[in-house]
Order: sequence, then C-alpha cells, then structure tokens
Amino acid sequence: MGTATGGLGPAGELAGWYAACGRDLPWRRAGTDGWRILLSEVMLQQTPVARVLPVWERWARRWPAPSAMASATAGEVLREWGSLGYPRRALRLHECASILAREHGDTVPGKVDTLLGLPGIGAYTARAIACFAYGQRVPVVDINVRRVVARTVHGRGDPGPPSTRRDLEDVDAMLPAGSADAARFSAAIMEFGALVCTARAPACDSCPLTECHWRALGFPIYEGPRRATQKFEGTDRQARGRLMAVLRAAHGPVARARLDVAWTRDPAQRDRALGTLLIDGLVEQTADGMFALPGEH
DNA sequence: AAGACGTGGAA
DNA sequence: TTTCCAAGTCT
Repeated sequence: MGTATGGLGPAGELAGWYAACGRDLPWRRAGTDGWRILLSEVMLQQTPVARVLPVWERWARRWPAPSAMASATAGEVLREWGSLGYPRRALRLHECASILAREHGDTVPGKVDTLLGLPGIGAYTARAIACFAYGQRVPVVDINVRRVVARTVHGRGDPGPPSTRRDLEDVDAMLPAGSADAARFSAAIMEFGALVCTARAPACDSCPLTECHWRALGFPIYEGPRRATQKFEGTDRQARGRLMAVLRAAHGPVARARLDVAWTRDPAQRDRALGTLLIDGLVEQTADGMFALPGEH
C-alpha cells in the first residue's frame, strides 16, 4: 500500500487495509445474528478482545436467543460472565434479554432509537448494532474512532474529553454514501485504531493512510485536559470485585463471615461495598440472612 | 458533567 | 512497582 493510490481517499485506504489486515473475529463472520452481535458489543465495552473471545463463544452456544437467557437466573448469567469486569453489564444483558423476548419477538431491533431504550445500550452500542448487525448507515463512534479522527483530521494526538454530539457529526461527515461501504468503513476505522493508530505506540511506520494531519504537523504532543487516572487499589470497586468473586465461586448462598474474610482491611468499606451490591441487584440476601447471586436461592 | 463502575496484561 | 489502557454506560 501507499504507492500511487491517488484518489482512493481515507475510506478507501482503510477499506483496503481492513480487507488485508482485519482480524477474523467470530462475531464478524457472515450470518452472525443481532443477538450475538449485541452480546459481543456489550462484552467489549471497556474489555479487551482476548478476554471476550472465550466467554462470547460459550454464551453464543448456551444462550442462542434472548428467550434462552431470559429463562436463566441473573445469578447464572453473572457466573458465566466470570471475571470480565463491570458485572452490572451482565445484569443489564439479562434484563435486556427479557425485554427482547417479551416485547420484540425474541429478536434485536434495528432502529437506533429503539436500541437506545434498552438497558446497557448507549450511544456507541446502539449504533454498532444497527451498523454491524443490520447494515445501517449510521456513525459508530468508540474511543478508537475518536482517536483516529483526532489525529488524522484534527491533527491532535489525543481526542480529549468526549462530546457525543460533536463526535457523531465528525464521523457522519466521513461516512461513505452507500450503507454497505459505510458499515465497512466503520469496522475498518475501529480496527485501524485498535491495531495501528493505537493510544500508546501508534505504528505510524506501517500506516496505510496517505494523509494524516497529526503526522503533517510533526506529531504535536497533546496539551488538553487529561482524564484523571482512576485509582483501583483499595477502592470500593476493588472491594465489590472481591465480594462478587466469593459469590461466583460458591455454589449457593454464603454466610456473612465468608464475605467478611474477603475484605478485612476496612470493615466499614466492606459493609458499604456489600450494601451497594445489594442495591445494584448484584447480590441478594436470603430469608435466613445468607448472601447469594440473584435468583440462586 | 464529573465520577463510579472490574479486571488483567503490557510497558 | 506504578501507570496506562481495553469496541462505554449511567447518574
């Protein structure tokens, strides 16, 4: 690539690169239905492909349709979710399955506005499903896309804080006219951001793009506001994670003491964590004062 | 509109 | 060891 392609344009260049270098991920194979696409998109929220792969394969087999998942308990779904992180996603998926089974004929809707009304489906995921499952010509904007646009179009090394409205307009302006081309473009630009135009060490040496404003400007260092790095060690989130791990590993309800030993450094924090897990519906208390994953008692 | 929300691997 | 990062969503 890169020699005398004159006129292909960024969309064409990305499409060519994607055809040659895109990964053969199972949810991208022809014929993958909307439900399985939805599962993959939710699992991939803030979670690397490598960790999603085995879980998605198992889920796609075990729960081939929303109704199948709806008939499982939330606890079973949480257990299958394992350590993917942000287990509220699993809970919302379970709710989503019930809604789809009950109100949408056991199928996944194709309209962005309808998808946006489902639990756990936001601006990115709704458009990703509409685009990748149903071939609609809608802008699909994730962190990869925002980073590629920031660099190639705006000449900034980092996209800075998100602005859904602005980001959607930026990408909409780049979308090829045909829906099939637009869908291919979105898959390609996301993959490009994930494999080449990466956050930490972009592979500019092997970049397939003829034009990049960031490169043209000499790769200026990003000056804007930096998102505060979140602590994890010692936080409520870590405590919640420990408690959930105990519940997942157990077969049925566990006694309070079993949870207490999972986080001993700060009893008040442990109580707070358990309290919010109860509120979130990730944990339930049994009649005799034990604790369990929802529906598992 | 910042901040909460998991987890593990790489630099 | 510490920090950063991974196809965001919700409040």
